[in-house]
Amino acid sequence: MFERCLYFNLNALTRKVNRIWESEFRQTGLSAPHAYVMRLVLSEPGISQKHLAEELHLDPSTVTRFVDALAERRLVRRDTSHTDRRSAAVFPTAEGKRLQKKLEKIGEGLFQAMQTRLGDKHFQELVSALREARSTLEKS
Amino acid sequence: MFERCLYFNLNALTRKVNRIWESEFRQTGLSAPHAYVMRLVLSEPGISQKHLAEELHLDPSTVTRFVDALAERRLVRRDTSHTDRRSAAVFPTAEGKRLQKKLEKIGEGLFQAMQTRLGDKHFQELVSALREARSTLEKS
DNA sequence: CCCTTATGTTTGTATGTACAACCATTATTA
DNA sequence: TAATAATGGTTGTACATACAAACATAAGGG
Repeated sequence: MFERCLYFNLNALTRKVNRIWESEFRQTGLSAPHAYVMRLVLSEPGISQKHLAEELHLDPSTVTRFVDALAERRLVRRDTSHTDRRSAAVFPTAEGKRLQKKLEKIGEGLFQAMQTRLGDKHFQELVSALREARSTLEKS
Repeated sequence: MFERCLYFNLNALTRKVNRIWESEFRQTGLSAPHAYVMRLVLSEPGISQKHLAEELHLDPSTVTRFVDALAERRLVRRDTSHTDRRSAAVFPTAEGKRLQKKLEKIGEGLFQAMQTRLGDKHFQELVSALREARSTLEKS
């Protein structure tokens, strides 16, 4: 009934893709969203939560909670920025750094698995279309 | 950092689209997911929850809860099917039926708004790509 | 330098959704 | 037909996520 519906098709695919991602990242002990925060912290140690929220398109309160969870597990630590004491700088711990290789490998594996399963061209066009749609909806 | 990532782009766009849908359907007093269940019940009175779950690609337990919520608001009622007493048949109430026009109008409005904003061709290709990706991932 | 406003973070709370375990009923098979 | 398996639904629980309100600090204007 909703074959032509953007909302329906987006959500249905997202749930399915999320299950795949979830199951791959489970071997790191992290959920997929936590893994993505971790990857970003690893790639930019000292990043602020505001910046994390912007890059990930998440609400700042959500980022607070994700960072809380990672800090709880001693994978990151928070430091108040010395240039602006409102701002939290998030750093990977040594234990966090030890995850980096595995996280990137899983990410790369998923990228290639999707490329293969969906077909190189389809895959790339889908991702571009998603990015473009978001950027269009962000304007206006 | 995740520009080429299916998971990231899918989730980011979904959150954005969901906010748009949410805000449009709010005038009916229903969340977008509840509105979609309602639309399906209206289009197929007596539909079973199993069938609802299948069509919407939702877990049966999720459907239980959505139908609970709609029943609470007297928009639908549950009847045990007479051919299989395990199965629940879901019917719109009179009050539920009164929502139909508005629901369809909002759905149609969103369809056209998206078509316009994203461009006719882009829109159609995106929706097709989403549907095809899901169907590909469902096999294998 | 105070007062107001802006900004980054956190907390309270609410919703969507899944999974696993369970219950009730129906179907199957020994 | 009694025992077992399959099926539809529900409940317990957990997580992702948002929004609004609060809080702390910083910036700017009198």
